[in-house]
This record gives sequence, C-alpha cells and structure tokens, in this order.
Amino acid sequence: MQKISPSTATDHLPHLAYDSVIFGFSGTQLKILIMEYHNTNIFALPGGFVLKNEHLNDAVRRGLKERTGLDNIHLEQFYTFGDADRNNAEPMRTILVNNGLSPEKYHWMLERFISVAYYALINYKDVVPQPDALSDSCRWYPVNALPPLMMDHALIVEKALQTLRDNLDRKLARGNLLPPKFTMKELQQAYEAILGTKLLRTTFQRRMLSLNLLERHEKQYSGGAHKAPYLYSFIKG
Amino acid sequence: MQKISPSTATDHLPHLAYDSVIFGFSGTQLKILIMEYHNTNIFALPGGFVLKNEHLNDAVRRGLKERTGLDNIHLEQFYTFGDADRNNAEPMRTILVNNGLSPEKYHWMLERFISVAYYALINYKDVVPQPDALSDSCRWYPVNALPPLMMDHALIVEKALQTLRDNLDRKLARGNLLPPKFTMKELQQAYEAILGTKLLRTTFQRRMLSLNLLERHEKQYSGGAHKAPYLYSFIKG
DNA sequence: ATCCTATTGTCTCAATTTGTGACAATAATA
DNA sequence: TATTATTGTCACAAATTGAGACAATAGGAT
Repeated sequence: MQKISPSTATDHLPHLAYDSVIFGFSGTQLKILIMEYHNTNIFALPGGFVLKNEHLNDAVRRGLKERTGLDNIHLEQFYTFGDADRNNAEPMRTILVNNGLSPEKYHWMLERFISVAYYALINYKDVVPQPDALSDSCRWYPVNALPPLMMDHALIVEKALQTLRDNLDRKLARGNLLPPKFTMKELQQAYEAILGTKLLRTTFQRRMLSLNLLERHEKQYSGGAHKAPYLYSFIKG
Repeated sequence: MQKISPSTATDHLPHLAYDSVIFGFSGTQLKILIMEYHNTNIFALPGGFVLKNEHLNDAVRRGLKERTGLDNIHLEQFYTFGDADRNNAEPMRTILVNNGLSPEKYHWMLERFISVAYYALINYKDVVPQPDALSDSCRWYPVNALPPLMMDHALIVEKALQTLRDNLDRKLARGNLLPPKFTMKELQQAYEAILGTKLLRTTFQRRMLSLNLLERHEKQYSGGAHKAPYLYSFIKG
C-alpha cells in the first residue's frame, strides 16, 4: 500500500497505484515483504503512487528504495489489475482514522485504483525493512504462510509466482535472490522453493552448467564434514 | 488510439488508456489492425479509454467490439507503458483540428497517458474493420510492413510479438488466429509467421500431436492434385 | 482409363538430451 | 587413521528430436 503525505492529492496521478511483490530467499524458504499498518491489523503489499511527471518505472524504484533502502534492483512489471471495484475505502478509512488523519481530506485515496504490479528478486540478507509513516511493520513472510492480505493482494502474489515460474532461468539470473556467489546446492534450493518441486541433483547441475549463465569460482570451505563445493555467480549480460 | 465523444472528459478515468494489438493471419502473413486518422496521415493502434465504473478488461473488449464487430475474443494483457512523456499532444491536436474540434475543449486528451496494452488473436476472415468517427481507415498491415506509428506504438507492437512468441502453443490454442478447423500445414504456417523461422514438417507434426491440444476431424478435399490433409481443431478447455 | 505430380501421413534410424544411479574425491570429526 | 556427509563427474538407459525415406492419395494431363 501507499505512503501518505498531505501533498499527495495534487502531486499524483489519480486512480493509479502500483504494488510490488518483493521476493527474498532464506535457507529453503521463499519469502515476501508484507506491510502491516499501524494499529490496524491490515496487511498489504508495499505500493505507492506515481507523480504527475514521473516515469511509472521510476515511481516503483523510488518506493522500493524508501521501504528497503535498496537501489539498483531489477524490477519486472507483470500485470495491471483494473477491476472497477478495486478501492481501499474500508481499510483506508480505518488506517486514516487510526493515524489521526481525516478521511475527508484524503478522499481521493478511497476511490477506485488501477494498480500496476511489479516483482523483484532481492537478497534477503541485504534488507532491513523500514516501516514507513503509517506502518508499524514491514516484514518477511514465507509465501506459503502469508497473513490475510487486503483487497486483491493475495491474487497479485499468486500471479507474481506464476509469472516467476516460467522462464525462471533468465529471471533468476537477472535478479538478486541469491548472494553474488553461491553454491550449486543453494541455487537448486532456490529453484525448488520457487517451483514448489524437488529436482534431481545431477540433472539440475548438468542443466545449469549447460545454460552458460554461470561462472565458476574458488571452492567454499563450508565447515561441513565433506568435500567443499564450488562457488558460482551469474554472468551478467 | 481513442474514440472521441464530447462527454469523454467527465466519464473516463484521466491519464489512463489502453492500446490493442490485434493479430490476424492470412495465407502466410501475420497482420495487425492499424488505424489511420481522417485527413492526418497519423497511424496508431486501436485503443481507447476506461469508464469510471468499468472494468479495465471490459473497456478493452468494448473497444474491440466497436472496431471489429467481434465479440467473445480472448484478449491478453501483456504490458503497461508508463513513461512520463507519453502524450498525444501534437498528433491529437492535428486530429482534433482536422475534424473541426477544439483542442481547448479536449485538453484532457493532450496530457500524459499511461497505457495498458493487450493483444488478441482473431480470425482474419471474420473481420470487416469499421473505421470510427475520427478515422478514415482501420486496416490490416503485415507485421513486417507497418506504416510509421505514432508515439511508442511500434514499441508496443514489438513487445506484443515478443510476448506472443513464448509459450506460443498455449496462446494459439486459446486464440482464434486460425479458423475453427484447419490443416496441419496452415497451423505450421501460422507458427512460422509468428516465430519468423522455418520449421521441419515431420518434427512439427509430431510435436503438435504430442501436445494433446488438437482434435482430428474429417479430411479436406482441397482441390489440389495430391492427398487430402486432415482437418484439426483445438480442444478448448 | 492411365500416368504424372505435389502433398500428406507415417516410419525409421541417427543424434541429442534427459533420467538415474554409481563412484571416487574430499573436509571435517571421532 | 577411519568414518561420514557431501560433491563433482562419469556411465548407461530412456526419451525426445532431427532428417530423410516411402507409400498413399487427389487431382490434372495424356
């Protein structure tokens, strides 16, 4: 959901918002950044509005930077949600009141919104989520254990996952879900978390190497009682 | 581009439009419906605006029906173009003036527009394009011989093609690019036109049949001096 | 009627890719 | 020094794809 400031009504394009599904990966779990509004028990995807002279893509980058502190993240647009009944009237009224703001003054926020949805793959460890003015938490939740989300945000997450799943190779290579260097096992775990299926180790390794997307580096002494795995990174192009 | 009527300014969501890339297939050529405005030499994709209480998807369906007379067409949204400099100021001024309308009265049309782009696959033969109030032609053009298009419409077409090309199997099956019954050769020609490559006949046939998307019907006596091919249709599901 | 020709449906065999397990090479730990 | 859990690679079977061969037409030509 959106960050609110008094000047918003005049500065932004009306009826237009964006929402972002920010994926992170920790251990074996795929997670998503979810916001909870202060005093409301309302959960939503991080989103925002577009300034009148701002590129849509820039608006989303700006929002991501405000919430995560992250810059230079590859964002991918995947769908625009445009049903006529998409409005935040009830939850937003609650949010405004609970934050001492008048619903009259922010009436434009209660109307219908078209929302352009983006996803990003970021490195879980790089993020210290920063709650904004109206939220008391911006936290990671596992994709399969999300809190009940407002409006159609659960649908947006579902569509983000579907989109992510096909042509995953190219998408993972462009994103930052994994640290700069990673082992083949970590890569496989990321695939498995996203696709929701188990993969065969040898086949997976052979396939990954044949894609010519990976560069092999030195070995990593993991501390485990076994042979040390190679580290890999994506060849950026 | 959009259909203009005096009431538009108040009835529609401001700054929001849609554009549609309507694909048709004739013989061996992939074609697109392009509009040319009356007296202007300005070429554009068919598009329009969204009513304040209308679903985005419905708006696009409505526009397609107005221009082609076609109903019940599968439309697929593929990208939303949101650069800050997307406006129709110059061409639209020309269009308005050449049609005896005042640019002042339609000032809202000259501003920045976010545009949600859709594509559709329709049966070339079913369409008798209907020029609307402001256009003197709505005609098929081969994808590789389009007239110069206004604004970023050439980019929109390019992105539509890219989208169409991956997972083409499923997309062709859902669309109506081919008539209800078609030969394997026609199907192959459609693939070749879209992908821009030649395919091997036997491999293609084997692959298509193995997808379990096709139902085989009676043979077609084509009039050619050779064995008659089977007819196929897509199994709708 | 009979032959000729272009196209179609199917088969075959080679080449390539994928599934599956085997196995030796390690890096700690006992 | 033996033990154990991985890892990298190889080997072979199974499945898929590439590429051509070939018989079966449905007309047109003679």
